[in-house]
Amino acid sequence: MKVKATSIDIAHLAGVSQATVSRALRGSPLVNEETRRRIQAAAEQLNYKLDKNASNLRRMHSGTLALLLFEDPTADESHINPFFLSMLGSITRACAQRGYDLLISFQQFSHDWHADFADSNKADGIILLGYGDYLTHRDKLEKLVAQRTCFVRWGAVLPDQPGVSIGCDNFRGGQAVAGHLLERGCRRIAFLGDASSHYPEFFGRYRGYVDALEQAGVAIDPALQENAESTEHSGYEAMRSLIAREVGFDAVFAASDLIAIGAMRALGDHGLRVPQDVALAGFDDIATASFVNPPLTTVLQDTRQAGEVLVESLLGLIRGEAVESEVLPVKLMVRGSSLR
Amino acid sequence: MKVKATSIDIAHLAGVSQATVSRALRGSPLVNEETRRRIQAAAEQLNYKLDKNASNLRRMHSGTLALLLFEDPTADESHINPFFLSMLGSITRACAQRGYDLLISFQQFSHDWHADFADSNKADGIILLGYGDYLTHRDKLEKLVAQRTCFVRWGAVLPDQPGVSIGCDNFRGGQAVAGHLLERGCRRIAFLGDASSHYPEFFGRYRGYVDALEQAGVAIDPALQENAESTEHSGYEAMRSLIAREVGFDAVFAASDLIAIGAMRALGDHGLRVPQDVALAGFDDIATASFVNPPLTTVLQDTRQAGEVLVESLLGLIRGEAVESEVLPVKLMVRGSSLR
DNA sequence: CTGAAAGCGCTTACAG
DNA sequence: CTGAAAGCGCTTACAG
Repeated sequence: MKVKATSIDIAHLAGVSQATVSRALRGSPLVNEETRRRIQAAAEQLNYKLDKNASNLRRMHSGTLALLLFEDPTADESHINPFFLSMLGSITRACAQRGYDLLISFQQFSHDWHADFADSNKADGIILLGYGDYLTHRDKLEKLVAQRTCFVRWGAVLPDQPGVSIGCDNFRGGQAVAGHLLERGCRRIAFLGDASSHYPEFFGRYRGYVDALEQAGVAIDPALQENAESTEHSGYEAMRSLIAREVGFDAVFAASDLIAIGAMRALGDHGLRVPQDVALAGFDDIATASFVNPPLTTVLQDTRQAGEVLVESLLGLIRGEAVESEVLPVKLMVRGSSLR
Repeated sequence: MKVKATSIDIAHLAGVSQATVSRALRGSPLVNEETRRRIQAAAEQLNYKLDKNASNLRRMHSGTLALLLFEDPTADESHINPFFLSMLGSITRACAQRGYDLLISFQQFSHDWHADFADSNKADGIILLGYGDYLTHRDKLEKLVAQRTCFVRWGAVLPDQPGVSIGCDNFRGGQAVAGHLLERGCRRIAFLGDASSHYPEFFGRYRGYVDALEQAGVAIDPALQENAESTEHSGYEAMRSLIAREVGFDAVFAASDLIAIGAMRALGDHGLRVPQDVALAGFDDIATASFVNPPLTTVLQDTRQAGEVLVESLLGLIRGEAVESEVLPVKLMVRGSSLR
């Protein structure tokens, strides 16, 4: 095993006290420049690294954030939504920029997850990420608030929610997609995805869609809505069952790109061409969206910005500041799948 | 801020010494059952959580593993290879099962990454994951070995490598794909992907392909190999340039699924049908592989097993055991894209 | 089976 | 600007 140098070793080598070593290496302005240089040289010579455990213990914080990534229990492990993985990337980067480490953990919504990380001082705060039935875990969020755990979640921003939420503007995104499809002359626009308060993000997109139709004077036909969760498989099945119901439609707005990609395949299997027979749009703008054939019209959620805002908000909470929930803008990406 | 209960608070409440609290909660067999129950009750009442920083400091270990996920600098951040993300998931799970936390960090191969995590006692060992030019970072691996840092890497298993590597059987995988394509009557099989010692995994697949062709008495035509890195975009471009070269081919073996998916689109754009005109196969079996049209023939790397082996090997290293590099078996998944 | 005590490697008032 | 000292919350020989 390697022998680790401690601040005492540096102190001996540099001929100063251990306290001065600590100050010098932590960048305290109290230290003489020449002394600091001597200490730095000694530290390099001995390949010294700060012991984070000791430092954190003493400072009563961890310099670490925890990310709990929730998976729908129905989805198998290889099907983690690429959108969340992209968020993971940007959160990691945002943490690194601010000198924080990121601990990650996959969780099932159904499990008894609590905030072990925060409780055991391994993390100063936690980020909650993932789709799932909002109503079933709402009480857990309330518990976190009661325990005064610092946390932010990615999700729908609703009026009476526990804690702070960061989410994209699902309503406007839904409006934009439906508005665009209406503009292209579509009148029978199906919606693929859950549309209930259990899934507030999809519901927000649905409400935007309803709003756009109403504004255009197009009647809402409940038969055009079909439940789906955010997987290709679910999108495929939902599309099949919509086709089987023979309700007639000229466009499909899928609540996520994964659903849209599954739907695209189902349409193809039934001999329906996109966009000639059916215009199609999704939501998220995952990498694959621009790569399917035809390229998928969708709504861009800026994951880079989202990661920044999540981390910045959480850090604010940790500093004891008042932090508000925030709705991030979205952007309609028009591509071939809706251009008929 | 919340007031945290310490083991001293529990000791007071339960009427024992702090040392006994520590023993009881750590499951030491030395503690009387009744005492333990009393302590446990007190701990629950005060919502006590072990302070990991203190515990780790005292025990001189961290109970944490770090995962360094390398990205090719050319790839943009949203295009993290789904295969690695799937690995990430299985590594996380394998860690959790063993009571270890996982710290993650995205890195550029080009950067000066070192093993800060391990050095600063934040992690007991590190896992290295990602494609990239092997030759350019080989010296860094050697430095890790010299420093006696515990690490394992996912990648090609080569004879003279520094440290321990876990990888799949790229050679056999390549053999299996090429063998299968030969069996379907293909004779002009193109290879899309780098085939040099800079990218040992792709190179292993290539050598397997060469071996299968030679065994079948089919001549190797260097014109049929086209460089590509593991992205859809790169696959698309490689396919286009192969088509442009007009060398004639009846099958394509892409060194990864991402490359294959890009190639599939390029073939479509040029009016070539898969599999009727060109049989196509990939490598990795990412989720999307079974979802493209036609479903992609590919080689399954068992990420669940890989994650387990990576974590188990690293833990072995940490315990000071002798750990060998390991080659994991692969499995050919025959799907529509190669059945002509 | 239990307690008193030392100590992990830092940070930070306190004193000079 | 620097040092001596206390203490963060645990774990673990040592003694009984």
